Amino acid sequence: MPKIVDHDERREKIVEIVAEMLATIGVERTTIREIARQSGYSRGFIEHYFKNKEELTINTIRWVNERSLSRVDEALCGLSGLAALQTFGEQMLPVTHEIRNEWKIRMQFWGVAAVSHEHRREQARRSDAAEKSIIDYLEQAQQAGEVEKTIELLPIAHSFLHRLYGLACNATLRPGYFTRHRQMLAVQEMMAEFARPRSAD
Amino acid sequence: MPKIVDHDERREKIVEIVAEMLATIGVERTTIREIARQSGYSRGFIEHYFKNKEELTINTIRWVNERSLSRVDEALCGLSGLAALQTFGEQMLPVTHEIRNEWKIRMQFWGVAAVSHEHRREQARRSDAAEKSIIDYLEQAQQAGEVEKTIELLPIAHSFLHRLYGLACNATLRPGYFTRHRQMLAVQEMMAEFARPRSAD
Amino acid sequence: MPKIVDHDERREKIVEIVAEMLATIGVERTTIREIARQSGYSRGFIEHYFKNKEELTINTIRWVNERSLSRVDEALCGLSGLAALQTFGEQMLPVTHEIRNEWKIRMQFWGVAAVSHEHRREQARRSDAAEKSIIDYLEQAQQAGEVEKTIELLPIAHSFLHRLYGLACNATLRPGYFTRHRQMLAVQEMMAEFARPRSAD
Amino acid sequence: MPKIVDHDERREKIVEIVAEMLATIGVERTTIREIARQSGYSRGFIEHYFKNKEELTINTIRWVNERSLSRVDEALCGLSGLAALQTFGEQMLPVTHEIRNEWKIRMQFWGVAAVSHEHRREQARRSDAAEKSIIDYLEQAQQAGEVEKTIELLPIAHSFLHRLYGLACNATLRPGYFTRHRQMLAVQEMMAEFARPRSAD
DNA sequence: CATGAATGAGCCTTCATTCAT
DNA sequence: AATGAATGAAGGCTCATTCAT
Repeated sequence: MPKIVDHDERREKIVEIVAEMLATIGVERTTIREIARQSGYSRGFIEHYFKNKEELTINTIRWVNERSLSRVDEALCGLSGLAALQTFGEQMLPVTHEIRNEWKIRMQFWGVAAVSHEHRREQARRSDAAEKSIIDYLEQAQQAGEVEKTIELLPIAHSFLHRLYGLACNATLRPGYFTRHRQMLAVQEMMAEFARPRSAD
Repeated sequence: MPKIVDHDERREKIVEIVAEMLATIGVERTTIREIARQSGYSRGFIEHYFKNKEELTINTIRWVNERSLSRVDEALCGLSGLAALQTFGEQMLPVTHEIRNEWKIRMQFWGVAAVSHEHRREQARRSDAAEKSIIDYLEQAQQAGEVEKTIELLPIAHSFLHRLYGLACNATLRPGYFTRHRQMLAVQEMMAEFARPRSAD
Repeated sequence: MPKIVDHDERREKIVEIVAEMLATIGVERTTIREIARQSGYSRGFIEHYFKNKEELTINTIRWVNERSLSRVDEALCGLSGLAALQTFGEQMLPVTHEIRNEWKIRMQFWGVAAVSHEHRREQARRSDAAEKSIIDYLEQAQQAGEVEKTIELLPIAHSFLHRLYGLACNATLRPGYFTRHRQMLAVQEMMAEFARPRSAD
Repeated sequence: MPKIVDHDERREKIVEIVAEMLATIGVERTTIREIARQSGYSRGFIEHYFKNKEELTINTIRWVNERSLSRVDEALCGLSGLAALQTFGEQMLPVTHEIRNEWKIRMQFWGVAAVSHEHRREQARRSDAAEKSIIDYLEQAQQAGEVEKTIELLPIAHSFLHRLYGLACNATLRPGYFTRHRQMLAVQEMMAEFARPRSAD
């Protein structure tokens, strides 16, 4: 009987280490040698589970995005409408070590995505999913009367999405300036926009 | 006497080529050898003007940011207040080949900036300058009565900045979706926020 | 399990080739590429066993000095006093291909040693060890009555050491002049000094 | 009228700088770039006076040896026999900064000489000249009755030469041990050998 | 005379990858 | 399943040298 190993589990373990390295030392210095060194696995072992570095890389970014989704989902349990939207924002912004790392990793690959179709698709998928979620919450909010029914959702969904991305990005570039507190205030501002009376009539 | 060449001019010419390559094939594949190949210059030639790759790289990103500033400045000539702000937004968003490349290059280095202090400082500087400009225009707008005097500028300046960055970033990741037209509409929306009567009184 | 190789053995095999090259074509032309070419190994192979060229180099000079010591030790077996000293001299002088190469290699690094602390220490160690050996043999000779007990050993030990080094050095620079025969005669002369009645008074 | 420049003077000036560099940073780091930097001359200037690096190098070692000879000659003025020999030894041993540098430079090239015919010839020439001088002084000493007439000069000349080279070499490798004082004592010992009654029988 | 622009060979090193065991 | 030995491509960089001016 051959030893039974849980492939997926091992793959995930490796991916987790790679994610940490990507966020800490960057994609350039995250070499297979270095992964092997830090994980304690052998080089061959790693390539036994990922046929090459590209596959390892793409799996890592995918894993990060999935984990991000899971975390948001978990925090959302039961919520809907504006409450959900606010939680969504709070769970996406880089206010914890984990989320900061997520954005760092994402940003590692935005550069690649800018010039590589495959990476762009992966990154676009995450952005697209976020957009869809936002619209969902806004629709719920409309249903619940939290947001005016006549309002067109796509523009304000985009506004929310972009402020989220822009803040996350700038908070990563200027961590001393965009503190956790300031980010939370920004979410408040973002929410205020929906609550605000849309017209004077 | 040897041929006299304008060093700065030469440096700029090289930097221009590097910028194009960064936006086209990405930072990873932009090797000195490849730069030499594409530019027709020899490897030694490039080293003659930049003592190492890091210097070449940092000069390129700096040049890109400076060119970006110049373009905005030029377009702004004479404008102030909300008109200036709108032009600023239009000149910053990736709606032309040149500006798209600028963001691609910026994004190339966000990943580096996420893990490298020096690059972070350089990128943060650009973001900070943008923020300051936005605040300036908003102050002018207040002076001119375009924007209510009682309103606090920093939050709405941040809102503008983040929407700009978020849109630019997403437009780069999803170019088919965030078309030039949609970006321009987004700017309109961003401006509408300031123009909108803030209260019903 | 991968092929198990004896690392030390491999390292020694490489070092042996490098030693031969150092003695033949000199340190300047002994590049890793050339080593790879002459040994039939790949560049990566060499790097697999030595993390960089400096380590390879320092190991080679150390190996040469150790082999030199071993050879002398072996030839000395059982000998002591003046007989040991004479054998020591004969085993150190560049009268065989192997010993000639040893001196050539040593001389390759004297230049480096002259301006580099680390290399100087390594070279000084060999010289110091030789001096100590010489003194040992002379003490034995005194015990055995071959050399007067009243004589101060350090000066004559130095004399022996310097004549050895000077002859080895000149024999390397003027191989046609300082033939094997002449070197052996020189050893005789060196020995005669001790045997000679120091005074009649 | 073209500017009249003294070629030889300029060549010597360059050579002097190169000599200093060879003794300080070693042959490996003495690149033409670095020479140009330290001398203030341009790279082209240097190669205007020396057709390539090899020529510059060989001229430098030759210049060093000539300067060494001059210094000895000057110190010898009027002396002959054993007095001359002693002065010769004192003027050759690395007891001053200048002479230390001379030996350092010589040793830089012994490694090259070991594997290069041309350099070997140059170095051999210096050694040969030293040997001849020593013999001359010894012959004078014999004429003057300072040294027994029956004694064969070649062996004791060689002894003197080798002790000189060996001491110089070891003093360069172990400068802390072979101090100026110890070197001078060593010369005394070397001289004592000639003065010593060769036999009591 | 003298400069320094420009070249390209060659160096050490790192790396992803293959493969026998 | 897992290892690590071995490879060779490619990277950044330094250098001696040539040559137009």
